[in-house]
Amino acid sequence: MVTSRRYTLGLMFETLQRACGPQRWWPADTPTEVAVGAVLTQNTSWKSVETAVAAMKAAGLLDFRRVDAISESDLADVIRPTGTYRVKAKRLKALARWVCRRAGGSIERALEGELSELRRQLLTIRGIGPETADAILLYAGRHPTFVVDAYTRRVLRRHAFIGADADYKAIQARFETALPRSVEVFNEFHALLVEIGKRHCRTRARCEGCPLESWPHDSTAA
DNA sequence: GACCAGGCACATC
DNA sequence: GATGTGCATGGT
Repeated sequence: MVTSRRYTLGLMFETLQRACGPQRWWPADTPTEVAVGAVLTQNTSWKSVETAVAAMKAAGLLDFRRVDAISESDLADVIRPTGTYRVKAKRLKALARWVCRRAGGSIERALEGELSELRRQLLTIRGIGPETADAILLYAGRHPTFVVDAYTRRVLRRHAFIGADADYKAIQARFETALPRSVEVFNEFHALLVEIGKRHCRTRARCEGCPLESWPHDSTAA
């Protein structure tokens, strides 16, 4: 017999996990690379970010002390492929300044402490908004905070979990109250949402074959 | 050639 | 406090 199950975020997580398997995110080797990538990916495709991260690695710049020391325009030249490179050079240097002041250039040590206080501090850095702060805290600092990005928004909107006008805090609260406050769960769920978003949730046509294809859809969501 | 991509800050009302 | 706009390259 068929039993109806309630469509919850918990069920969505299980469904995506079963369908997609482990994602092993964030796609970076070190906490420094995570934090740099989090800034570079702002309003930019991940492929461009990979190019720029590789260029930074080649230039020995995956080190916040080096980022702190290099000139803004020289850094901008290195990260040019990500677009908005002058803006991002400024932002990376602001982050590097914070990491150097706080922990001598070690992002691991800079991210030690209490989550809400760290988040508050990160948000005071020019160029670090809620999403970038949460990505750094979760993926580089292993703090349990949920990252709300464009894909997260899109998938939740399409399946009528949120309205068109839901803001960052409200969406984040949905996840953080519905799920166990766990780094592993938040990490994996966000990664799965990005995967599903990329594969199936950009255009209406791509719903076919999506693990959530049979779920309720909001027909007004693009 | 338009449009979008894992945002954010700043100006203006 | 809500809304609009600049940032800028690379892929589709």
